[in-house]
Amino acid sequence: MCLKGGEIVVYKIGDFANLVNISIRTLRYYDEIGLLKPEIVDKFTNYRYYTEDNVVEAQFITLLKEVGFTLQEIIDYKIFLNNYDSDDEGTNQILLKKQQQISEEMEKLQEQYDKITILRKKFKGKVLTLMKEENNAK
Amino acid sequence: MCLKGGEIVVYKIGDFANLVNISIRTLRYYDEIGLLKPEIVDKFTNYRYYTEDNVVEAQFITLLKEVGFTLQEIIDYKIFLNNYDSDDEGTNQILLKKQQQISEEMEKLQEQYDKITILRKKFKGKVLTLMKEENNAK
DNA sequence: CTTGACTCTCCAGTTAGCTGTAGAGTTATA
DNA sequence: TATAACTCTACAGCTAACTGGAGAGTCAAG
Repeated sequence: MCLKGGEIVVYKIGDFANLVNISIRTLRYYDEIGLLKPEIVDKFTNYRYYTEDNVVEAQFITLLKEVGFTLQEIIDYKIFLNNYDSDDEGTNQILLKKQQQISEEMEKLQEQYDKITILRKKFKGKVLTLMKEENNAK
Repeated sequence: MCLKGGEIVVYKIGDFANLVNISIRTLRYYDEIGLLKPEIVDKFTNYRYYTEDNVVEAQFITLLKEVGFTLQEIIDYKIFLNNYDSDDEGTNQILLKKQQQISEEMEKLQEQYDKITILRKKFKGKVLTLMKEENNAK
């Protein structure tokens, strides 16, 4: 299940994948794009060894994904956290901005919903035919 | 600007593109996927000639796109319209279903929004550090 | 009839977030 | 030590809705 290298506990990619519920393939992808890099990589075999810190990181990533951050945003956010450790205000700004984006997205959806309601009322007859008549009337 | 072929008025792709506000490139793409096919195609030159009916069709497509239908859905919908002309109930069902989808999407966004609100309250200190502590406490 | 603007096809690339697979190397257990 | 299970890299492909560009052919105005 896991190995002890001196004091620390490490997971090979398969075990780590089960632990954090992210597929092996995706973990390799996250490594590739720099989102989640295993703390230890065997320089001879290139085997990835994940630590407990990596577990925390993975949970953090999952959380941010769930609330709507893109992978690129998460990468940027993590860089931000590393450079401005404990900057609550910066973190708050980032979260507020994301909420703003979500609000805008919801407004767009609401508009679509309303337009469809109008459509449903408007077109009781044949849709295309009606549109043609409107068009010819111009 | 436009040609008269017997009685009907036709537009070459560039003029049509301006008229319906869809790029030439996109029009060729729509032709390719079967979403919007020019009524007349010169079989020797392969030039596309669009008619007034195509104008109506393009406006219809634009409308459906604006309210959130995917191109594939629009293609399906058009096939539906052709086969069940004047089937108001079918049309109504399709529109209701799309509204249902939009509602679900909005609910998801609302959940994300709420989760971020909780996050903002919860993490007044260092996010990663806090998560690590939580993790270690298990 | 020339010339510039227009159009054609075909192939490839873009974004986001993965997923599939071949072929080769490694590890753990019996 | 044999072998099954695991891992590696590298390349390709997927969805959606386009977009870019090369190279060749066509149309319309002067």
